[in-house]
Amino acid sequence: MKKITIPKATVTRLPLYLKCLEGMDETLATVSSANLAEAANVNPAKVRKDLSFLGSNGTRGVGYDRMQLCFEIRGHLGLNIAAPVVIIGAGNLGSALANYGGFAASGFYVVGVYDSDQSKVGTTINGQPIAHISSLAADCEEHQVTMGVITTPPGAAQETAERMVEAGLRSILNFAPTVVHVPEGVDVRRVDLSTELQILSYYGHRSPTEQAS
Amino acid sequence: MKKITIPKATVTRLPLYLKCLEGMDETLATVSSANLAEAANVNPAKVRKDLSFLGSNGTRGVGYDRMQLCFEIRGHLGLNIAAPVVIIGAGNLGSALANYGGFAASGFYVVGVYDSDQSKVGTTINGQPIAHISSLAADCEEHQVTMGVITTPPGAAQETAERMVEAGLRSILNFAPTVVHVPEGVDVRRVDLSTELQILSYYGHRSPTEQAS
DNA sequence: CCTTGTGAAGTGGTTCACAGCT
DNA sequence: AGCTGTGAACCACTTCACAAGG
Repeated sequence: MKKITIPKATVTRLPLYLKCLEGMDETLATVSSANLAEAANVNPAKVRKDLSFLGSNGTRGVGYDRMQLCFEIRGHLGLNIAAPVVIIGAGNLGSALANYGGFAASGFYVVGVYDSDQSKVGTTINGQPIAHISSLAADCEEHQVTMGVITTPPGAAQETAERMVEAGLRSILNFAPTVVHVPEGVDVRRVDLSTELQILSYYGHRSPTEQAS
Repeated sequence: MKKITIPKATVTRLPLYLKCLEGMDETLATVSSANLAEAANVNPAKVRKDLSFLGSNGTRGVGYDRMQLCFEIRGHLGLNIAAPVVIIGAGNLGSALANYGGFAASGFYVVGVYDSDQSKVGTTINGQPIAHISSLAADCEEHQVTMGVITTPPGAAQETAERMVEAGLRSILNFAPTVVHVPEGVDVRRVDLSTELQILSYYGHRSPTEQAS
């Protein structure tokens, strides 16, 4: 395996490129950096630099093969075989995510939805049965799960994260509006509605437009 | 007013600091950059640099006044008076957000939830009545709304964004898994579950740990 | 003595501009 | 002729290290 390391900033854009490529006209065989740049709202030079980290495979004078590029990006992101994911917290947001149709399309499948509330256990969300949090570890081991999503109330997030780490998860997506602390080697990404609104608020309160993003 | 411009990277961390400060023991009068850095999982020097852009108000040898700092951050983010927000798309995610209790606490209130599906109009989500998208413009004008959230299916996102822009919104938070294009001067932030999972996937597939975040 | 505030150095990312292929 | 791939310049952010102040 060619040991190139892809810069963080590029990694965060690869899913974006992938989505744009997938969203293009099926009949389009090739895309230029300019096309993709427009679709993704970024600078064309950036697109080329980014793609060059995947081990360049464009054709000069022509562009990139759309399908092949999708394949390459998926490969680098590790999406070529669908990865199992668990969701902890069967509240509104957890339910919304469990119902989210895009999992399969984006390379994931939901192994289970967990909650600590016994009264929810046994009920289903869109066919997904809700399991008690106590069965998390066993399920994760059985299905070789490494990724999980926290959709609990903020007060339960830290404890949940710890259970997840114990269950062997290495990658956590935290939707709870709080910061969780995890040991070295575990990777957490935080997604928070109010944080995002607050950032928008900052730019909204300044005269148009000191661009955000 | 002292016309300092706060770097983007700092702006994205201010809500984080704010949340950490609010989450601390009520009795704590002062915080040091080291305290806050630990809570927020960042480098202490970064905290100090960031806070210095707010017009430094720490006390050497002591730290920052917790309440005052919260106040300062809120001020810079424009959160001192609650801002009205609209949600477009009354599906699972839209409902989850409409139910989200943190709006008030973080400086926002929901003016309305909108959908294009007539059969949903008139029903309520957690007390919030769902209105038809056609009343968006009038409501936004009436309540002086400048911020909106897209929680429609991806196919409807672009059209929705255009309606929002027409209705006078300048700041859009897009939860639909697609890229929307808007005119100059309108600010869009994208939040996408599968994008986040894909980024985690990348780091998960590499030996521990080329840290992400 | 402790903790802030900040120049200065270091790091990483972006953008330009053009050489190199096809 | 057109578009990629990339060195090099540029810019932004991070981190260090220490002087300044309570």
